[in-house]
Amino acid sequence: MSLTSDLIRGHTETIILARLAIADSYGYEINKAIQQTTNGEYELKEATLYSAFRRLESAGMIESYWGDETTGARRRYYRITSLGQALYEKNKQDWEKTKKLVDSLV
Amino acid sequence: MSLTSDLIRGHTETIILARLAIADSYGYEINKAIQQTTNGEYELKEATLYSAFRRLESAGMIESYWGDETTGARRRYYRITSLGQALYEKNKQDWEKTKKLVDSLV
DNA sequence: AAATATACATTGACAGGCGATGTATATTAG
DNA sequence: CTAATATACATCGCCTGTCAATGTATATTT
Repeated sequence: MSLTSDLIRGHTETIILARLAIADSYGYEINKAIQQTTNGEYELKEATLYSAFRRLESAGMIESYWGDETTGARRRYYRITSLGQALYEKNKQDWEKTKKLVDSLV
Repeated sequence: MSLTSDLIRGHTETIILARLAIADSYGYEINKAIQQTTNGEYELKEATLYSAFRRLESAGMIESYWGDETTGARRRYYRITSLGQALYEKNKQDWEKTKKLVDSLV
């Protein structure tokens, strides 16, 4: 059980939504941003990241569109929906509750 | 993704170790204590609790012995080992790190 | 010309959580 | 006195999120 697995599990979607709440973005950029923010202490594995995108899009929390890059690899951009925004707020509240709950138990 | 699943996932063992760090105890009592501490907001599912006991005992983090009740259902008591104590301290540190990490990302 | 960075994507395995189910004893309510 | 509830432990099999491995394609750097 490493810090970067079970303890973060359940936050993947919220972390992604948090980035998209700031601005539309794409997988690679989101992951780089996470690495920078955490000084390299954390990163999403690609498989984890892209499967989270699938889940969130299927659930209507985000929408995607292809970027119009004329050079470099193509990018699939994601945009948060109003449903996604609501989920994000809910998840942040749940995180606050979780912190108190776990703090009281460990 | 409910508050009582993925967000707590990864804390099950630490929660159990926390109780055993106070005193030897058994499954049912540990779970009741958790419910009381959290005012009924959280409880371990039995399957989760007992499979965690198995894991922890296999890993040498806890040891078990049968209680000597002369009445009522039999109880299997658990005792934390020094290895388990060390893991508990480690997990608490990881939790502090996790809080900061997640707080910076969501 | 080779290595590295950017960028997306799928497959299959693994592990923890948990619903369902089963066993057994003791106490409480009607 | 008997049915319901509480105490107490245990296992099976499914579900879901994570992730290693692998693959595709383009651009830049060495």
